Amino acid sequence: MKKLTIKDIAKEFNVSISTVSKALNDSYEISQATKDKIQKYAKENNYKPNFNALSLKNRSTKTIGVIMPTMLNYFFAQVFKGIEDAANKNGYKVITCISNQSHNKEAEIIEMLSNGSIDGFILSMAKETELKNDFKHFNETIENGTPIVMFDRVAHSIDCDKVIADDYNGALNTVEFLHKKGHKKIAFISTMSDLQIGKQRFLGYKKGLENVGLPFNDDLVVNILEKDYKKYEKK
Amino acid sequence: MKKLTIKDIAKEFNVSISTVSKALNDSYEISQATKDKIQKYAKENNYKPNFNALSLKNRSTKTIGVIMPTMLNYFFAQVFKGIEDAANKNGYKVITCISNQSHNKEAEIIEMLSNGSIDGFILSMAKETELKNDFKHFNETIENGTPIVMFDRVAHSIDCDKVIADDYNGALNTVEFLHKKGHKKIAFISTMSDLQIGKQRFLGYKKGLENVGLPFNDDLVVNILEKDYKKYEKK
DNA sequence: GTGAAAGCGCTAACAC
DNA sequence: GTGTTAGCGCTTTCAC
Repeated sequence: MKKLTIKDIAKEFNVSISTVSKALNDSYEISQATKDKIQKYAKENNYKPNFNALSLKNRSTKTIGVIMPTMLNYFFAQVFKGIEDAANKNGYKVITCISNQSHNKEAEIIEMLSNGSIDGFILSMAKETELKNDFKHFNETIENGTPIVMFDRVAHSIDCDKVIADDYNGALNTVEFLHKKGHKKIAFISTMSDLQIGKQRFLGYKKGLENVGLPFNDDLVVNILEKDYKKYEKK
Repeated sequence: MKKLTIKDIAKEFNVSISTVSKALNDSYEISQATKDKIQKYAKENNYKPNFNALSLKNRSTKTIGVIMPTMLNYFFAQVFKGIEDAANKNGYKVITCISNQSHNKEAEIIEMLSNGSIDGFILSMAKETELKNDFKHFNETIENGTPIVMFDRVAHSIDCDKVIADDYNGALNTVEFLHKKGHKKIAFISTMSDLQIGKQRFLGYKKGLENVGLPFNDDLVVNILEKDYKKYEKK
C-alpha cells in the first residue's frame, strides 16, 4: 500500500490539489461539504502530510538534536527521558547521538546534523571537549544560526542558554547537612574531578568543611578517574 | 550567516543551478575547472545539501525510528548505544522515542513517525503491548510499507525480522553451570515474570534443575514486579 | 560543457 | 468556492 499524497486525494475527487490542501487544513475558503468528504477520505485512508515536504516548505523540522556524552549512566538516561518527554508533548521529535566523550565524534555529529535535519541542539559536552577547551564547533554552529542549549557539562564562555546544577553549593550544603546530623568524618568521592562540575563540588566540599569547622583530610578524598574504572566495562 | 544553497552558489559564479548540482556531485559532464572552483567555494563556505530536500527527492530519509520501552535500564541503554553507533557508521541518524511501557504511547510514536520522517523502525515492545496482546499498530505499519525490526521483547506472530536472546537455554545453561560448580540451592530472581522472555527464562531454569537432578523449590523463586519496585523510582 | 524544466509533496498568494 | 502558479532545495532528463 503506497503512501497517500494530496495529489492522490485530488484525483479521487476530481478537484485541484490546492482544494485538498485547504480542505485538510480546514480553510474557510472551502465549502463544508467538500471539506467533509475530503477529510473523511483522508482519515479513512490514513493520510499524513509528508514530513519532508513540510519541513522544506516551512524551513522548520520540529526536531531537536540531542548530543549526550554517554547513555550508560543513570543521570544522562534520566535527562534524556525528560527531554524526549517534553519534546514530544510540544510536537517535537528528538534525534539523539552519543559523543562517547569524544571531541571528534561530537564535532562530527554536529556537522552531520547541520544540514537542516534539526532546528537546534540540546547537549552536554564531551569530556574531551572540556579538557581540550576547544569549542570552535559550538561557536560556528551558533554563528550559523542553529541555537544550542547546554546542560550539566557546559562551557561558560559560549554565548547560549545553559541549564546547570549548583554544584558548588550542592556539595557545600551536603557537608553542612551531614555535620548537623552529627557526622565528623565526611569523605568526598568523585568520578569527575577533572571536569568543572567535579571541581566545583570539591571546592564546595572544602568550603563546607571550613564553614562547620572540620579539618580537611586528604585521605578522605577519593578520585576515581575513567582510566581506573574503564577496565571493568565491556567494550 | 544564512545557510548556503545551490542557488546562491549558482549566482556567485553566474552559472545555472544544475551546473552547480552536477559540479558538486562531481559529474563527468562538467569541466574540471568549473568543478574545482565550485567545490572549493562550497567547501570554504560550508555548503551542505539540505536534508529535507534530499529526503523529499530520494524518498528516503536515512534515519531510523527507535522505540524503547525505557532508557532507565542498563540493558536498553546499551542496546541504544549499539544501534546509534551502527547507524551512524552507515550514514543513518536515529530518532529515539520512549514508550514508557505504554501501549498508547507506543502507538502514538509510530503514528507520529509514520509520515516520512523515518525509513523504518527498530523497537522493543512496551510491556503493556505484550500483556494486551494488541499488535494492530505493528501490523498496519508493516502493511503500509514501513519495515520493523523487533528486539528482545518481540511478538512472534508479527511477520518481521527479530533479534532475540535465547532466554530458555540461557537460564538452562546457567543452572547447569552452577550445578557443575557444586552449587545445590539455585534461586531464580526475575523482574519480568509476566513477560514472555521472563517465562522462557523460568522454564529454562526449571528444565535445568530437572536435567541436573535438583529439586524445584518454590521458596527459591522470587518475582519482583514493577508495582513493587516502582515506589523506589522518582517520577 | 552548460542550461532549462520537471518533479519530489506541500502551502499560499493570487486569479477566476 | 475552486483552481493556477510559484516556490521550498535538490536531482535528473533532455536540449543546446
